[in-house]
Amino acid sequence: MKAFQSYKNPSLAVDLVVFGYHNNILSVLLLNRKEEPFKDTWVLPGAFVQMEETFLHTCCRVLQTKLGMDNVYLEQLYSFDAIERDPRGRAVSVAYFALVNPQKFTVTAGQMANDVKWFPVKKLPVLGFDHKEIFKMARQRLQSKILYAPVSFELLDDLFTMTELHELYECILEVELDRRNFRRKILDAEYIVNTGTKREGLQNRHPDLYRFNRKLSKHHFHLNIATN
Amino acid sequence: MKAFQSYKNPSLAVDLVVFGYHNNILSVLLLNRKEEPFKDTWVLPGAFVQMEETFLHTCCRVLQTKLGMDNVYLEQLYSFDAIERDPRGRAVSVAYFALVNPQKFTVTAGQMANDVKWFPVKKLPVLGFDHKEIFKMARQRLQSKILYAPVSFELLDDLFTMTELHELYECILEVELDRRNFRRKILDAEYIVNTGTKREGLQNRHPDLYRFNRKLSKHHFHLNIATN
DNA sequence: GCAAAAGTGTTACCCATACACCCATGA
DNA sequence: TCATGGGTGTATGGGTAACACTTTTGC
Repeated sequence: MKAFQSYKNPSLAVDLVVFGYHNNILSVLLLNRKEEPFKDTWVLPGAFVQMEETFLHTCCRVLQTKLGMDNVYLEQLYSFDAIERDPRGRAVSVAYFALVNPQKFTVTAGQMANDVKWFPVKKLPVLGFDHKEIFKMARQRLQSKILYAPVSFELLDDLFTMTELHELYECILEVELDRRNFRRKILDAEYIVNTGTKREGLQNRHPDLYRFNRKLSKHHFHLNIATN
Repeated sequence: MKAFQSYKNPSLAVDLVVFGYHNNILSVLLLNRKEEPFKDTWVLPGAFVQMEETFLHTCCRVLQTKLGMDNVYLEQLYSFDAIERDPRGRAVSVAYFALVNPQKFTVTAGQMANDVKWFPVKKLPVLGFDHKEIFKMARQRLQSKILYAPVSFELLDDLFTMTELHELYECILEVELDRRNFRRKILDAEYIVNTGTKREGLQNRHPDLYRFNRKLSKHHFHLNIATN
């Protein structure tokens, strides 16, 4: 057995679709490029995969050094391979999506970028490379994933009200959901736990605070959402 | 803007999980390796991605040259990146799965392999590399995909009976499904079309022959299968 | 007390399930 | 005419959607 020759291989990069949610708005984190190609254009954060690191490691490197984030939910999305997707040469990109609570981090532009900013998914600028396509797929994946897997809490504070969770689902799915039926479904699924405490300081009745049920029974949870 | 330097990049390969179905048995196509590493061991068919080709192109190359197949259903599965997955050095693999009607092709071992064979998914040999892991994920993906997308017909002849389709679903999902309820669901979904012809030459009543509905209405089809 | 939001309960209906029954064919 | 598999129909019940009502808070 011989080791691999120094065959030429496509460049291998990781690109991240980082979702954040705040004030009833779903946003994505974008970088403004400092260099060609796509100078001064917004793109998804990313980096080349080093010889000795896994994709997840590359993701964390990007999150830490470029965005100052750590300990976020990450999931592989898809690998993009169009021949001409990068004008510098053949480059394959493995896309990941991340779910973040933007409250927990303050993003600042690293050396490589002019700027880093949250953009509401409804008001995206033109994106460089094929990043629009990557974003679209990530958005779809999030919409379906939230129906059968407990990922939504990654976007919220540790404690949250039923209304906040409800609004999050409506925002991501882009549909109206009956408040009371939503509540029952979520509770029946043992998705979340009532902490007994209440959120104070607001007008009106103080809502119960919930926390996600870490030891969620594995029995296939599926939110049977009516798309009205 | 400068082109990519000759940085060293991980090797990039495509591996294929080719599913075939016949006689109520779901099988996977495996190669027996002629060389180290994993000499004389069964593995998934695959190839390295050339600089100027897309993943799909690599897939087709493998299917044609190594297996003598063309025009099969292909879908990207996942990218595998464990550092030590290939003893020859760092190699990333983009896995695809394929759905094939084995009746349509006769597989013969190419130059690179000792042998090529269909293995029932219930009787798999030990697999080289991390191919067991890849296979498992493909199997799961097929199980879920068949519930919400019209892919099952890729495994059948153009014309088929309701019973044949029914048995296919039971085989893939590994559950028993009520014959009559299955029929109604499939028909309500306008999933298939009755051709008006019947399969003859059998004992008993001659069953209707169906064909898949190519112009399947896009309205989100979902087979609500009871897992009893 | 009023408005607004949050918590709880109820009804009606749809649809999936679990069946029974009839039909066609070969032996 | 009998056994076997294939086609068609139906009743029941569980669960979802669409509701109304009560409770709590700030002003």
